Amino acid sequence: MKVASRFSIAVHIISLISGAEENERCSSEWMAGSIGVNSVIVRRIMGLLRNAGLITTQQGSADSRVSRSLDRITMLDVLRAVEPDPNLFSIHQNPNPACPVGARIQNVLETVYSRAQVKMEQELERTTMADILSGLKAKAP
Amino acid sequence: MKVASRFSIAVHIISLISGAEENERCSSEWMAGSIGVNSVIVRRIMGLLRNAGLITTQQGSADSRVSRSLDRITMLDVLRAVEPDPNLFSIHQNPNPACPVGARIQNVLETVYSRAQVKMEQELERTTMADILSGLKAKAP
DNA sequence: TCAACCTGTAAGCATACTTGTTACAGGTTG
DNA sequence: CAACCTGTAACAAGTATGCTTACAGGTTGA
Repeated sequence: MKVASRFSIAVHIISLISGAEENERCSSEWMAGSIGVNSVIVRRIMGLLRNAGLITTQQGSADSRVSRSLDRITMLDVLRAVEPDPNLFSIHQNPNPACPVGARIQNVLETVYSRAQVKMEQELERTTMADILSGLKAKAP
Repeated sequence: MKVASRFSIAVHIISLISGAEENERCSSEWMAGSIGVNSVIVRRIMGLLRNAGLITTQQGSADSRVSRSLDRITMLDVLRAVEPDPNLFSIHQNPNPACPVGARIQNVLETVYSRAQVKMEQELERTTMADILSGLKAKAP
């Protein structure tokens, strides 16, 4: 069970873009150096964040910006930007409808899974990129 | 992002074992028919549940039992039985320690991820296999 | 005792997802 | 125009998942 590390990388990218000084330029190559991955990975994930409207980029120029204030970008926004599948839990596809259990298990599981996932998402929604940035600063006295 | 369907299959297996009448035998073949997967898959997952102490089995005989009362088997127990990796979220492994963000992002993310995962686990812990069984019956009037 | 049935498990395979890498078209800037 | 940048395709490699066949060995009832 794994949420792919591109979620973490996406948070890292936004932190770098928003934490950079006004004159500092963040090329994908430079960010790749901070993150520890290939620059293509960075550009791919930036594409996802751009499609989700969280950042703006400019082709040909290392000039990325965050689209709105950090306290209005939640961790859930970032997760949904990089994760195509909204469902955390998988349910087997072919239970036997002729069996009393098989006929109803999907429904029962959906209910339980949905409750659990919502709890997690609520927590991610409470945490914003502004919290992340202040966390990064707090740990650097 | 996916929790493997063996979690759902495990819940299905326990439902079948505990829902069966006293004289009914649940062979892995028969359960496979209700679940809609190969019997080897069923036996493999039963092995995980057995290792976790949730069920007992007897080699050579279709005689599986649940080890304790259903209201003391939580969905979290089942998840942990079938899922080896306890961490839901992945963090990139090589952030640059020379970068202020790279040096601290792992710590910050761990904190946030842990909070979110705990919320989900608490919800799974509140739901027991007894709830699942009564859910299965409730939807069958 | 033996035939039928069962479990436990190894091994091989196909598929899908993730990540890394090279390559290149084309925009930007001094 | 040269240097630098983004956006994206294409391919490779590693890993997880699930399917299937095969088989060793336990169980049970006639």
